[in-house]
Amino acid sequence: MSYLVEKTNMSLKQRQIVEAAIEIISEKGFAATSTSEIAKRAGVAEGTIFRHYQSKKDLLLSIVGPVIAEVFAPMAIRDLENVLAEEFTSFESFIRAVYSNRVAFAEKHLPIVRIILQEAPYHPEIRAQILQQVASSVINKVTKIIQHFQLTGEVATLPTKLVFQLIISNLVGFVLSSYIAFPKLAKNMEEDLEQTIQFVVKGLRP
Amino acid sequence: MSYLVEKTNMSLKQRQIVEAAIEIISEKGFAATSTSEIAKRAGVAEGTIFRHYQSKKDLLLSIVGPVIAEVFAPMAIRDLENVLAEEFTSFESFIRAVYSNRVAFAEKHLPIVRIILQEAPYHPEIRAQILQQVASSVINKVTKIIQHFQLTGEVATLPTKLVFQLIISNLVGFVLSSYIAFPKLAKNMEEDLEQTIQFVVKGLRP
DNA sequence: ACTATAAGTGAGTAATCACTCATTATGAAA
DNA sequence: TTTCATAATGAGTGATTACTCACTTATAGT
Repeated sequence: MSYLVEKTNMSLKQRQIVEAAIEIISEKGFAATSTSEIAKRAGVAEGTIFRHYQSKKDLLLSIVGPVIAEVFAPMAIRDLENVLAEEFTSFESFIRAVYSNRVAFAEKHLPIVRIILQEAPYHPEIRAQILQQVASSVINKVTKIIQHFQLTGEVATLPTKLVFQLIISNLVGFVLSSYIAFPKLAKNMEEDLEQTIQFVVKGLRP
Repeated sequence: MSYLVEKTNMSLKQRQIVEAAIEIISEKGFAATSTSEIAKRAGVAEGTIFRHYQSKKDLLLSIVGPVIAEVFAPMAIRDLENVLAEEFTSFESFIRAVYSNRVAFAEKHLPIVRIILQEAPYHPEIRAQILQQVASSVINKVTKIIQHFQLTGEVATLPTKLVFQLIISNLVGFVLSSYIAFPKLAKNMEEDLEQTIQFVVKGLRP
């Protein structure tokens, strides 16, 4: 929630700067976006941007950082192993919970998700933030969950890394094609999501 | 093959320009790459670039165009429907053929594939070229193939568009994570590819 | 050897870039 | 009302941008 906290701590002008920056950067890319254009759309003098952010890149990182943290937040909840037995009675219900939850999140923060996907290859700081989140909170939890469902016989005994890769790949693939690549073609998204979930579950069965 | 033909028709300096451009753009992105840097790495005067290309964007499109055409080439072969019965005895062999073929192609043209994936969102001309290729040669063929294997009972009767999306999503996901996102982590790629193929085939079964 | 066409050059262009800074406006505490 | 810190401004900075053009060099047909 640090994301919202930060936003409410911002002055009006600063919020306008951030919103304008998100809009333009998600449309044209970071390198092709000028600070003068951001200032113009925000209705603010260009110097105001540099009152709040040391550099253009600093503005980008401050936009992208909180969302990166929040993307992986659901995996960071404590005692997920215990929650497991109670909440997720099957691998399918686990995948369904993760997918619908993260799809909803991506939909809510679509422009910033776009920026993260586009800019990560060019900014080591962004990649480092992602890797840190994954390493610190996701890997252990997800590894345990996957191994749990491998023991119950619901998931094939593939390498954990590959199972993880397939789950993420199909999640990102769904978001990308439904919301970003062909947003207008996506009519019945709940149905597509449900069938994608069943595809993943079926494909991972032993 | 127009790609190679074009390359051999190029003068030495022009080839150097193209190679330098591919290197730098795939590393830093198109917008962050300057023509002066391209010229410097190519060992060429900056004006020489504009002898051969009307604009910086024209250079990008001339690099990206032939590869876009070639990516979808295997789907454009004539009478693929007839080849079907003879060559692809099962859906699995079809997927395996497509996947290993296109993964090898992506590996060969990795920097340009990277550029295409990164720049497509920002350049309508690139998207238009892709859509034209897909519309003109891929959709009909693949639709027929999918429907064929739905009749044989090897593929679930999901909407064709979704089946297509899942096949492409996992192919791109594999290439992305194996070659681009975590290239050094990818040790046993043939095995991962094989298991990805079986995941897709299994997941698409009725 | 002469000529014509194309390839290559690099200094020069106006425009734009991210960023600075002296100055002014604002708003709340005293 | 005075004081003071912070917010905001916008003209100005040198550097860099994509691109041009007058000129030189190389290639090739006659």
